[in-house]
Amino acid sequence: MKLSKKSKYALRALACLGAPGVPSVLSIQEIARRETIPKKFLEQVLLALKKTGIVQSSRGKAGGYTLRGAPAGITLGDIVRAVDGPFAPFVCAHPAAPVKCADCPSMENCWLRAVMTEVGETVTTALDQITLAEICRRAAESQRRSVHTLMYDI
Amino acid sequence: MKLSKKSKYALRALACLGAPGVPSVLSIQEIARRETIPKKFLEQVLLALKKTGIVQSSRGKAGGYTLRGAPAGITLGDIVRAVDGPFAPFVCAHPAAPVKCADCPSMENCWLRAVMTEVGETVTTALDQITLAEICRRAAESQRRSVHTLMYDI
DNA sequence: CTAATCTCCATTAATTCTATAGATATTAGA
DNA sequence: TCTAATATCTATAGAATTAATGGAGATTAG
Repeated sequence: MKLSKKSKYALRALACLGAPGVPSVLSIQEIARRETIPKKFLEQVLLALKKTGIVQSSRGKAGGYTLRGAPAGITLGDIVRAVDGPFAPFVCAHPAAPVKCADCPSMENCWLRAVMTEVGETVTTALDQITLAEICRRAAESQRRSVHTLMYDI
Repeated sequence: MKLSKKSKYALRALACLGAPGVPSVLSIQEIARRETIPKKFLEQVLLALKKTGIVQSSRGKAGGYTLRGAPAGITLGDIVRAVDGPFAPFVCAHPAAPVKCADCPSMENCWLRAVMTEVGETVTTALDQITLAEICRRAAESQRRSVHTLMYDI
């Protein structure tokens, strides 16, 4: 049970966009450089984040990406769902568009489906408690701590 | 974010072993037949469940698998962990044996790791609330309901 | 215009998951 | 003691998914 690299890249990119003291518009290239993410892959990630309205973009020279809303209004759940889709333990337990599993006789009266739908909801709720604001706060603090450590090292 | 077929097969097999009115020892072949699971694949699943002590086995003629403990003492978390490993969103957030991610400079002071470790714990807690006893109860009820429906259909 | 940017679609490469194969060890019962 | 039914172990093939790359537009500030 692992998250994809897309999710990881999305989180790093958004933490970057939400960091204080960083230009509010960043190009794909700039984010890729700062976070060491393959540029073309990051492009796909940001496109997915745009499609669900988490970021917005402007084209042309001096274009780039910005957060669409306040970091406090964006959750970890929103981010993961945007790039990896909703948390559905099995396809029959998909919250919006459930589909019969290939190896099950039916979707009706399926106890596995019922249990897994609840599990999906629980996990979703958990992921939706954590906001991007909180993530950015922790990222900033973590950086502060490592700079501090570095100073002692020197 | 999907569970593997191994997990699904494990759940079905265990629900089968824990069902009332079913012989308490079942061979791989018998479970595979009842649940329509590829026999050789199920073999691997049961072996994993055995390694963590969820089931026990006896060899030779008339051998097979049995639940090791009471269904109320086995959780959905135990089952999924047995076949898919622990819930670690990233390898650095592995609860027992964390490993540095290939694309991160270090594991210390990593905010992603900190956040993801907490997420892993939350999900683990959620999955550990659901017991096999509860699952078996629901499976039995679901079967009762579909038999009921069938009677009306006829 | 031009250079820097995002967008879109396709394709390749890598990894993980699913399933199968075959040889061996164990055991109840005839 | 033999036989048939069982679990165990290791390896590998096949399928599906994920990760990464490539290239041809479209847009826009200057």
